[in-house]
Parts: sequence; C-alpha cells; structure tokens
Amino acid sequence: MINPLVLKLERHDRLSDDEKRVLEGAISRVRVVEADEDIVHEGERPSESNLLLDGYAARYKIFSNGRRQITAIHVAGDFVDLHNFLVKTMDHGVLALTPCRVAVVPHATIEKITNEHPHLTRLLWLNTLVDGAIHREWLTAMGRLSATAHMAHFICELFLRLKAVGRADGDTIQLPLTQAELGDTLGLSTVHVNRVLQEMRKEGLIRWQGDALTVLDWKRLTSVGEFTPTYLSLQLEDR
Amino acid sequence: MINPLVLKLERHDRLSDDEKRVLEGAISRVRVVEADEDIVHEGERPSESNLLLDGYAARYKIFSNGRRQITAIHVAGDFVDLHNFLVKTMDHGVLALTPCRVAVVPHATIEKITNEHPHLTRLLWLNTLVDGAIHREWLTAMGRLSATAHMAHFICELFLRLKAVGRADGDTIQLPLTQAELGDTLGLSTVHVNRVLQEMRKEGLIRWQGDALTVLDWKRLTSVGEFTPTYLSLQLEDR
DNA sequence: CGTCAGATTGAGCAGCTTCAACGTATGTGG
DNA sequence: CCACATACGTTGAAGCTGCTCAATCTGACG
Repeated sequence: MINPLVLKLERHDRLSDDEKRVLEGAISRVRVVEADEDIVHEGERPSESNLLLDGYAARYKIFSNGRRQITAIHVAGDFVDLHNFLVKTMDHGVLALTPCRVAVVPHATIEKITNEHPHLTRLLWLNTLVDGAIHREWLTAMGRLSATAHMAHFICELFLRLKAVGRADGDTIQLPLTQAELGDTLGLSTVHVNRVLQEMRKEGLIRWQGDALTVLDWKRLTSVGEFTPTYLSLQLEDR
Repeated sequence: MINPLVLKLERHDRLSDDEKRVLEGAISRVRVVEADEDIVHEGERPSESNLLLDGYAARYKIFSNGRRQITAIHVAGDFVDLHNFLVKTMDHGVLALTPCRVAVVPHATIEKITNEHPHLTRLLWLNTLVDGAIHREWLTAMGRLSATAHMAHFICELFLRLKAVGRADGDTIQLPLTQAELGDTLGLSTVHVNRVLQEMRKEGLIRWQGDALTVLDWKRLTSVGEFTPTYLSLQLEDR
C-alpha cells in the first residue's frame, strides 16, 4: 500500500528513495477512528501527529452557543495536525466525518527528520503552507462570494485535491458530508445549503446522489466559483 | 536596532546568540515601500522574502469585478511572504498600508538556514503555522460571528499581536486603516463598518481617533468578540 | 479657497436566517 | 415483519442583517 502522503508530496517536488523510506518508517502505528469521533481534541497537547490514510476528516471550532465552523476538510494524504508538532496546544478539534484509517507519527520522529533531512523538512513545511493557502482562499470566498459561488468554489477545490491523490473517478468524487456539515464548512445555514444545491442541480452544474458527486460542467463550475487553482501548488518545482 | 522578528520568535522559544546572529545576517538589504504600493505582486515568482520592520501591510486577493478581500494584516516583525520561499508563485499580493521599512532576505539564505540550523528552521516554520492559525480563527469569525463580534475579535487579536512586539502603548495601538480597508478585511461594506464602529463607541468598548485606537473595556471586548488567544501561541515552549 | 479622501447618514432592498412542518430512507427492537 | 425511532433532506413563510446607492459632512492640504 503506497502512503498517500508520498503521492501528495510528489505533486510538489521529487522525493528520493531514501526520503520515501524515511516517511514510511515514520509511522509508528495505524489506527481506525469511527465516524463522528474526534481524531484529536481541542485543548489537547498531543505527542504524535496524524496522517489520514483513508476517509474524510474536518478541523472545526465550536462556540459556547453551539455554533460550529469547519475550517478545513481533509482527505487521504493529508497530515491533519502536523502543525501540532510545533504549535503544541490544539486550538481546534479534528473530527472524523467517515470511518478513518489514520497513520500515527511521533513528534520525536518528525523532530529527527528536521535535524537530518532538510529537503524532506522543506516539503513537510510546504505541506502546511498549502493548508495556509487554502485557508486564505476560503477567506476570500467567504468574504466576497455569494453562497452559490462559494459552494462552486469549494467543490472545484475538493475535486482537484482528490484527483491529486488519485481519488477521483472520472468526473465523480465521494462527498460524504451532510448538508448541515456543508453549511458549517461554508458558513451557511442548512436550509440555504439545500436551496443553493437545488439551484446548482437545476443549472446542470453538478449531480449529487448519496455520497457520489459528479461535476457535469467543469468549465462553468470554475467560472461560477471564480476558481483558479494556483494556490494548490500542484506543480513540480525544486523546493 | 533590534530585529523585531527576533522579538517575535522569542515569544515562542529561546533563541541562541548564534541563531540571532544568523537572523541578523540573513538580511541582504533594507528598502522602503510607499503607502498603497505592493511589497510583492500577485503572480510574481520572487527570489527573496520580505520581513516587515516598520509599518502596516496587508495580504489581499482581488476578483475580476474589483471586489477585494484582505486575508491578513501584518505588523512589525511579520515575515509577510516567508511561505513564498517554498510556494514559488505568489497567489496573492502584499500591499503596504502605510510607508513600510522592509528587510529583504534571499531565498538562498533561507535554504541555507534550513540546511544548517534545524531549530531555527522549526521556529520559522512555526511562524508560518501561527499565520495559518490566525487564518483559521478569521474563518470561524467570518462564518459564525456577527459583524460587531467579528470587529471586536479583530481588534483583540491585533492588540495582542502588537503588544507581543512592543508596539502597544498602554491600552492604545496604531490602527492606520481606512474604514473601507477594514471592510475588505472583515468582509463587510464600508457603510456597515461605519455603523458597527459607532455602535462600539457608543457602547464604550473602544475609542478610535485618527490612527489611535484605544481599548476602553478589554474584558467586555473579548467577550463580545468571543476571543481566546490560544491560537497565537504566545508562550515559551521547547520547539 | 477649492479639492479630495475619508467618514457619516438615510432609504430601500436582497440574501440569507430562523422557525416549523413535512417527506423519505434506513435501521432496530419486539 | 411490523411499529417506531432516527437522521437527513425539502419546503414555506416571515424577518433580520448587512448591502447598495446616493447624498452630505469633515478635515487636511496645496
């Protein structure tokens, strides 16, 4: 089984065989987290980071009044809390949206990598930088796009990210989120998510049955969502 | 003149004298950027990164229709485009909001640091991770807080960040933004920014005259903005 | 004194939320 | 195998938050 993180990093720059071996060896164990359980809790000070091998996860914050905002959706190959190796205290939770297979990597091992493998360190750093770029893109979408455009933008992004790790099947991806979870992701109410989706289906932009989301008109979808993929850094460069 | 980046990093972990010397030596030159000029342009592929020594800057994206979203406000000590050392192509612009003194650090020098100074590298990495944490916090504020709460949250954050680099004067900070720029930051219209500010002044939360913003009631301001500073990582730890 | 950027105010309206009901599929215990 | 529970999606109506457009005010500056 190929580590999907290797696949992901190789979209950014070449990895040496030695570096691949180091990444494989970094995994201390693999665990399974059930849907709707936290992979990491807010407030925790973990000594390990979690690499998602399979399934969908979400970073989220909850306010006192129960309102929730999802700040990231993670898929296979995503290091959901790599940052925590340096940040120390989790300022948000990470939730399994579906059953998840998670590779556990001790912080001590990551520290060893930073001491001994500068190029690999830079690629892991880049990995967190792309997360940051995605956050910025979500900020602009949230602040300046309509609900429909925001939704279209989100779908475009997720599609490309899944494709990058070989998890898109033609024009179809798995989107195992409820409309309520989508609302928490986009900052919308469940009711409005429902109406926006109906509109997009009627417009012939997407089909969404069960978990399977099909992009029917990529060109128009990117145009509606004002989507440009530069920020995902999906190009080979020396880094 | 002490490099404000040193000040900032020392809020996270101790720096050795050697590391401080390396940071000082990394600066190839200092330049001045006028207000309303780009420090870095969107689409550029720079070979240097910019460290803000003085002044205020903003990261921003612009849509075809002219709508703008500011995704970060930067102050003294902020490495406004450190990420670009690995990301290569700027997916957003960085604008000087006031006249800025900027220290220029060649990417080659940063690469050298990553090869030779793992601990310093981790602190620079952390620096970009805190940027990411701030982005996430802004996302939740944008998605789930009212305009007033969002504004309060923003002021609390900026206040603590300026205090961390010694740029707060008691309860007063410099906030050299127009209401239009504040709107682009919070995702609001200029008109609504104006009304929210009047409300907050009437409530006795803040005073804002010219560039000087004074926090009149910190406790209530944090409560209105549902502000908790964990995400800023302002604690000494071994990293 | 005129000009200009930025702040303020008013009026009308659109987008999205809230509340509440109902529909539909899937699962579960008796 | 039915009765019921549960989770999720869909629909309608009413209302609020924040937007747009447009005018006016204010202070700084040449």
